[in-house]
Amino acid sequence: MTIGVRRPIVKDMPNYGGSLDRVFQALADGTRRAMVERLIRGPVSVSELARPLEMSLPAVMQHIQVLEACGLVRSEKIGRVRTCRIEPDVLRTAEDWLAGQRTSWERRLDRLGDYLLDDPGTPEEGSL
Amino acid sequence: MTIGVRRPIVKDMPNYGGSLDRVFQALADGTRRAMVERLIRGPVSVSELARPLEMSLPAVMQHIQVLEACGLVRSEKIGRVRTCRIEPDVLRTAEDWLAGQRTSWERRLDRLGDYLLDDPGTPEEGSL
DNA sequence: TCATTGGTTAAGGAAGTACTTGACTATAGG
DNA sequence: CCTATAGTCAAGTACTTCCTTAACCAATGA
Repeated sequence: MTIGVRRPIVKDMPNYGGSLDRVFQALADGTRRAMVERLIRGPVSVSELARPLEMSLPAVMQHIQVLEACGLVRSEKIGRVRTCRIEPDVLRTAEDWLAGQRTSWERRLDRLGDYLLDDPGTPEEGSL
Repeated sequence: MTIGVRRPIVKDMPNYGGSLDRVFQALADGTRRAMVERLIRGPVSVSELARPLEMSLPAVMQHIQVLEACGLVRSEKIGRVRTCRIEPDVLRTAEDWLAGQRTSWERRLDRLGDYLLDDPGTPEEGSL
């Protein structure tokens, strides 16, 4: 269940410590998304988190570990119960990346629209 | 490189055909995110996509297949060159899920604030 | 005190992921 | 026609992921 670190993907370009890798990877599992949805409504214990899920407790623990490893969740043990709470900032990181792509896309569409409307010159596709 | 379909995660609850699984899984890889970032700027051929990446062409093809399998990218072959373009709607699907979580979180915080400010009654944590 | 509840650890296995190399097909251009 | 370019297919491999079972420990609470 560990998530490894890989070498840089694109030549001469940092990859933000692969944190987006870990966050998206964490969210790529329906069980973990269900946990996030539950945690968004408020902190809960491990067994509370586990109750609606059709799997063993250790499996649930491993999912929690993945969520904690990417900073999406924090937990604290008091007595014998471990209470998990969500860390919304990390969720935001992922949302920001997505939003960034969308706005780039939208700006590109705008430029493309302007070009089609009022300039009969011949700039290349790649420059748009 | 195939992405399988699993059984329902939470009892008696549909999982939207696992499409979020596939999208987040696709985005969990830095190479594929780099491809998305490139594609957002405009359609490109496979080898164009491959150029900045330090891996073999077949590897690049496999990443493209993952992106196509979740609907994030479409491609069309004309002559001997395959041109890939992004499908922004699917990107939006992921963004929407994230945004939904954030707004749930924010609404919960509001309710919590109201409660702390003006009601000395005793509603339970879970009801907030 | 002693069973129960809540959680944890360790080990193992089936399936999935991210590459590789090598061989191969199909255009495009001279 | 012939070579280079662009892409594809198949197989193999190292590693990761998701889950299991079988112990096990540590706080409750009767």
